[in-house]
Amino acid sequence: MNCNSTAPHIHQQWCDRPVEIVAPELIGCTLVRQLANGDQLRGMIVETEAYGPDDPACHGYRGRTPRTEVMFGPAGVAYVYLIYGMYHCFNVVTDQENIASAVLIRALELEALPQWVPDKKRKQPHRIAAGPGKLCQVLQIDRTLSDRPLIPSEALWLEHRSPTTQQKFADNSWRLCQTTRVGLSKGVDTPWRWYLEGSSCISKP
DNA sequence: CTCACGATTGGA
DNA sequence: CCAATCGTGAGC
Repeated sequence: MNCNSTAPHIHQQWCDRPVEIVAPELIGCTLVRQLANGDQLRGMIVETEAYGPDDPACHGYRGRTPRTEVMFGPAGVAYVYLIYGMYHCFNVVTDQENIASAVLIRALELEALPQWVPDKKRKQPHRIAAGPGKLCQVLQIDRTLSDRPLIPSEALWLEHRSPTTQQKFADNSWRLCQTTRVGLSKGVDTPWRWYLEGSSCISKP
């Protein structure tokens, strides 16, 4: 029996706002992965990036394609894609239908280390989900989860900041940093990356 | 059909 | 610095 309280889950309506508003507010929220074998993996979001309409770095910028169709759909849905032929990236679709936008989740602080993590990676346990490809690896997120609504009856969903976390932002003991985005060739000057200041779990400190 | 490339990562 | 590795999407 787990007696820890869990925050309410995030609804479509909360995600149905401009991506640059949702992205910083997702910091401190929890991403939950329910595996078929019953295991549940949980991590607090500590780094995000926004991708929106009129943004040349956004996959949806040049119009609808089979892969990016989901970005044009309703908010609160997962957009997962394969990058460099070997890693997946997980995004939360935002804003109204027909507006291509999503928040890339770039790093998590895991609540607990999964048992199956190889010894090699246990040397730096806080770095296991520090990066968009790495967090998808550890949470076993791939494209089969793309286009799925992020609700608790599915394999993947989001929970709001806990009261404790909310208080840390409120009293300024936790703060957000805002910078330009990582790894792009277009839209390099748009300051749409946010991370939890001082976190040891972000992808690029 | 062909082909250049990528919202990455780990290792030399 | 560089290779790994393959789906995507643009061009022909």
